[in-house]
Amino acid sequence: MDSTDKKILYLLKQNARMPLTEMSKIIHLSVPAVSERIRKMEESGIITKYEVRIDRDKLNYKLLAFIFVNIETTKDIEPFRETMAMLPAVLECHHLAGEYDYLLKVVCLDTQDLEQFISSELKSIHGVQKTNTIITLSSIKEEINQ
Amino acid sequence: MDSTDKKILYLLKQNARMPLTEMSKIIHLSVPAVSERIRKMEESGIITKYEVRIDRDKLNYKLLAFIFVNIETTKDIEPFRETMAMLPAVLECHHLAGEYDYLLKVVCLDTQDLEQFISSELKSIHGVQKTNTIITLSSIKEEINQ
DNA sequence: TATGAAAAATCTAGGTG
DNA sequence: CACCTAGATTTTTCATA
Repeated sequence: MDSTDKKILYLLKQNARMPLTEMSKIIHLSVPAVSERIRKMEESGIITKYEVRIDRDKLNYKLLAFIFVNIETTKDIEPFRETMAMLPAVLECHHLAGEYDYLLKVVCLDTQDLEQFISSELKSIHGVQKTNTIITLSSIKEEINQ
Repeated sequence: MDSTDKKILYLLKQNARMPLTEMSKIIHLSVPAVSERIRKMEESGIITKYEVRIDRDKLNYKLLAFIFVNIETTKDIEPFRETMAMLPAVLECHHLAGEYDYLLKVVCLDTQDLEQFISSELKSIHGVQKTNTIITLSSIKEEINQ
């Protein structure tokens, strides 16, 4: 990972579908050289995925919330994690140090949909004890990488 | 946005660099038809960006933390937001309803780096009052879309 | 890492239901 | 309007130096 690799990553962060020919011109390196550097970063696991970002608002998912969750016993943890991985409304699920066990980042259509999610989906999972929901008013920044 | 568009989005979510020819075979539609549908989703703003996901661990950013922040007065808000947008360690910054004003998602090298961030970067911003930091032990899931 | 030929992917035009 | 086919153009891959 030298400075040229960093430049390539920077370009891919801006537009993962940028053609190699275009990157090649910006980086001042031949197309096969750029291609080989990308291949190596994929192979070494530095680049894990190419993703598309979709406007949630346009698809009517107007509500973003963070939910803290406590799990009763250790045997309830694995089923909980599996359910979180499965639920499409759950964008993120982090295991925490501190008062709460997990933090979820959840998208919903509206408050009604969120209520439904918390009571029907989340609280119905065995072992889910206390939850604490925080509503997001707006997002100043939302990136996946530095 | 019909079911075909949803299938295309699903494929792009898995791999934003998937060639149109490959998508065309899976969707059972000609290449120009797939291309046109993608163009329209870009134009209408449903697709906002193509991004690359980088393994933070591989670049030694081993620590992920969530930081709640309170801002003293309304006139301090705008400079705070601008700083958040600028700082590369801050991946996300959400304006919240409730006890705290903002929630940050922050990546750091280690606890020392985090301490440095909180004391030198965050608390040095005018108006930043109370902060509450929660360390992530592990992440079960981290998606940008449903 | 660069070059250039071959292969693959994309774009464009013109046409159909 | 969404789709197709076919030819032109661009991009990517691969072999070689």
